Amino acid sequence: MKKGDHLFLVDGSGYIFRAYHALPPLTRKSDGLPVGAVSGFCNMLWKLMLDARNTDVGIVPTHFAVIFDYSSKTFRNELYPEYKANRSAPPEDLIPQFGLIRQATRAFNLPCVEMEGFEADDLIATYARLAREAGGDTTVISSDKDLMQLVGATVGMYDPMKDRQIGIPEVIEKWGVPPEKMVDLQALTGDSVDNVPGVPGIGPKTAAQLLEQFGDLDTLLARAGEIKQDKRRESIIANAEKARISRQLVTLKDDVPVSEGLDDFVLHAPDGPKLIGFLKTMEFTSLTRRVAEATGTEVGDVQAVAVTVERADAAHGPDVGSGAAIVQPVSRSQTSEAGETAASGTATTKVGDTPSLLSAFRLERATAAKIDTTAYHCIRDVAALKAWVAEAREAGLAAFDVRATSSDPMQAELIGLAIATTPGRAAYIPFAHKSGNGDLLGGGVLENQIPLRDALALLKPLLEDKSVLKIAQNLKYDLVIMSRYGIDVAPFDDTMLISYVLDAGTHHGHGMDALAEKWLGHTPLQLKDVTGSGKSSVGFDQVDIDKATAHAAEDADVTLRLWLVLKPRLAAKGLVSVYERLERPLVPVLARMEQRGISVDRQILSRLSGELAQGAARLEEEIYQLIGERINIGSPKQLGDILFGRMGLPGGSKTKTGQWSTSAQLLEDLAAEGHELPRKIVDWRQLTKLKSTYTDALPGFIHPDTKRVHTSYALAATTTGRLSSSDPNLQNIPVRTTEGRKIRTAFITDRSHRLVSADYSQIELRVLAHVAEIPQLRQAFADGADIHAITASEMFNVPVEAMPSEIRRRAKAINFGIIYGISAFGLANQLSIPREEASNYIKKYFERFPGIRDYIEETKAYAREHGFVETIFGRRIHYPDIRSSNPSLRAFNERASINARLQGTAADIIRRAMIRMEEALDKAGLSARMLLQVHDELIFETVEAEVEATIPVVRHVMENAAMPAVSMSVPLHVDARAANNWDEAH
DNA sequence: ACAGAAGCTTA
DNA sequence: GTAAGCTTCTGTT
Repeated sequence: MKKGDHLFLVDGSGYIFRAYHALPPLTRKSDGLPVGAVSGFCNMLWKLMLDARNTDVGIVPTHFAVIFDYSSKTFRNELYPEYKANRSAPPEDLIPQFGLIRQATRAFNLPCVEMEGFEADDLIATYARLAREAGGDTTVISSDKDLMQLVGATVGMYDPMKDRQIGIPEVIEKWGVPPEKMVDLQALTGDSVDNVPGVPGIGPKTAAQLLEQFGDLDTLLARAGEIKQDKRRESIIANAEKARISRQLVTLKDDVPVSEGLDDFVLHAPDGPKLIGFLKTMEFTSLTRRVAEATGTEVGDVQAVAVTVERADAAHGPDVGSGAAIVQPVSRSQTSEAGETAASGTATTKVGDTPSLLSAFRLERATAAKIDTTAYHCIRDVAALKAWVAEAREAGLAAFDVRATSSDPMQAELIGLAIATTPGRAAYIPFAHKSGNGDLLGGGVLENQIPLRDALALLKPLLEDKSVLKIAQNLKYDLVIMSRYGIDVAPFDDTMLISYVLDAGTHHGHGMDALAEKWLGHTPLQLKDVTGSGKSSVGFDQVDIDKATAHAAEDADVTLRLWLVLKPRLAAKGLVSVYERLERPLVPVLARMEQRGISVDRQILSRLSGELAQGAARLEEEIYQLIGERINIGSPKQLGDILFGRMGLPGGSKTKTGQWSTSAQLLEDLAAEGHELPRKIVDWRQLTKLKSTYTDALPGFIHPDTKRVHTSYALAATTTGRLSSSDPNLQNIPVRTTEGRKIRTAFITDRSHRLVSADYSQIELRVLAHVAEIPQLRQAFADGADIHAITASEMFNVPVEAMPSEIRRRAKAINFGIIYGISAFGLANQLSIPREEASNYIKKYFERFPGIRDYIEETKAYAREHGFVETIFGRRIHYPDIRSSNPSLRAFNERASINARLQGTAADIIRRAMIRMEEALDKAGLSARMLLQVHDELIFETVEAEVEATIPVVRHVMENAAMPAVSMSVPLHVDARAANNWDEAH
């Protein structure tokens, strides 16, 4: 086993009991043999190994073993004879299943592991330790709390019955303590099932609270006298010894002298005939069919096999029955050839015997069937649609792709929908295609389409079915449209977001074309290929239905294949929780924010536009007077030629294309030297910028029906994890100048409502203080002090009380510079000082805050070694050029990687807040709704009467957003206020 | 009709 | 010095 490998350890004994009790209907084979637990077990193994109906575990393991208890007597009985003493014998109909489950394990080509004197849990602990030491990761397939003590950075758990991952946050959520304190918690609470005594009167809540207070069990027992509650104190003092014994009983032994090593657990591909032989015997028909399909085995070619059924009295002893050989299945055509290898070699697909090939299994499935755009189906009648819906249900998943009249989901009308169930099998359902050769009135709706309402009535139950996973590329678009048609799509996966989590920062994008090219080596049909381009282009609803089918169904097919390839990679790279906690849940939240929109006052903008036009016209005349001719002031080329060419102003510099630079900074400098013209040009630019980008453009975005402005948020556009906003961009509405701020007064509510703006104060600097562990900064934030003044005071030995504003300004620039991955060149530019001086500032800063230099060096070294950096929540951002031999490209990547950890962590924090916000407001009975996000600010709309109640809820969610995943050493602080427009609320 | 550069807006 | 998106101009297709 090596780094990157992933070991699955199935708690076989735990599973048997749980499945037996959890699966209510008593499943029996036709001869009366009870097989409910065996059936559940086989389905679980198959899913875990490679079924396309992926589970939440989402991991492709490289090593796999099933662990069993050997007998009920273990070393713990010597420690405490009563241990597990009150266990009753297993139920009658469960007993034969113990052996069957071991045989099932072997039929899956998986190792069965058990050892006398040890429980399965001890073996699991031992193998998890061995895997960790080898650099690999482990997932324990169990939901037993006794195993939760193993959870850590490289060890996770997965509950196969609830399809849920259990990591550090889940343990904390459930038990109130981190995994490493689980033994102490169990020592206090005891366990009535296993007869672990514990301390009477102490349950999980009290135990967690005590451990929080005292830190650990030993400290608690030593200082038990300090406990205020009389009964509790006395009970703990009286039962201290029981607690110590309990701890020994619940502590798993991770150094069992195991006979098999991890290398014996290398996962082998399933042997189709062998497995099918067993499944057929068990009469698990639907699993048999699935396995046959996946392994390319003909079910008819395989004979059922004999199985050994244990006597009831053997259940407690060593599992003799499982040792008996299973009669090997032999394919009919191969009867003359004895032996497993020969028989299976011809009947299975070419799935090899190495772990990497198992990962390749998915890739192979995704690429095996050639993409043939002429092979797709077109669904034109209700019967066909019903059949496809049933097929998707049976598959448990479907990729889909919506076709609509606009790329803006708030304006788009549905035209059709494509669906794919397995690679190469996809269909398009046209609802609203029109004849392309229509007259001025437009073509009529074509015949032979299922009417929109009927089609949606059939699709809605599927799209909302909890047991069918819907897969899409850029799902938010489809979600907004479907929501407008009354359909709430769930559950879902988004291939674009999976790619973003896997590969943010790499040189390939996350759009369908880029992904199809990279992973499938395929270029899908382009929209232009079917609609035409330019003046002769037509709407998708006028595209010939055959062409539309080829295009839309191909997209669904490609999406499904991408999902098959990408989803397992998430787990292989330990990124499942980033995807599931930071990305996927935000999609519906953003969809709702976009749908709500924000009210913008057309009249205010119109009045402002007039004022700006007047101001600009006046300046224009004055500028013409000064330069003596009527050039296009908006043309930097013409302007540069006049200013530095004809008029000969000093200090001209050139841009990289050889043009004169006319940047604001340069013009400001000239203005400061007393030149009249540059000032007027700067002012003119400001006015025309405000006019064209904001006052003139925004009214065009007011939706005709809702009368509100609906921005679009991109989840996968930035490298760092920030969102971006477009059409219109509401994340760059002016705020710095008084003129610009007037734009914000046009973002309004009606009289009975208010806008609430809540923003994080200095979040990135706080993240820096936390991750770089800077004592002075932590203290300053804890005290609520002026962080820039503190920095200045440390650097220049000036007391904070008498801080000159210029000194503070420089310290502030340095603080920001650190976040941006400081350089002397950049700081010098920012402060308009010589580079030498900037360089000295940085040197001095690092002397005062050596932890920050360490942090920067560590980040660079990490990025160079791994090619990526991570936020504190595990988001990965790649810097493929960090090792470039081009020094400036390399330096740029270094600065970006330093910034990415901070900006990305801040972005993760506000994402977490947004994901939790709706529920928190609901629970508080508040009607406030999130409208906008501007990186460190959230804007809400609420009824006036609820403003006072809303602000504390919002603040609480935002300030605690890092918890419980990360407990920050620096408090987060949120400022919030309410008003009737965005300017006053901010 | 589109793409890139320059410039300006935000966090 | 980080991260974005939009408008205008300009040159090319």
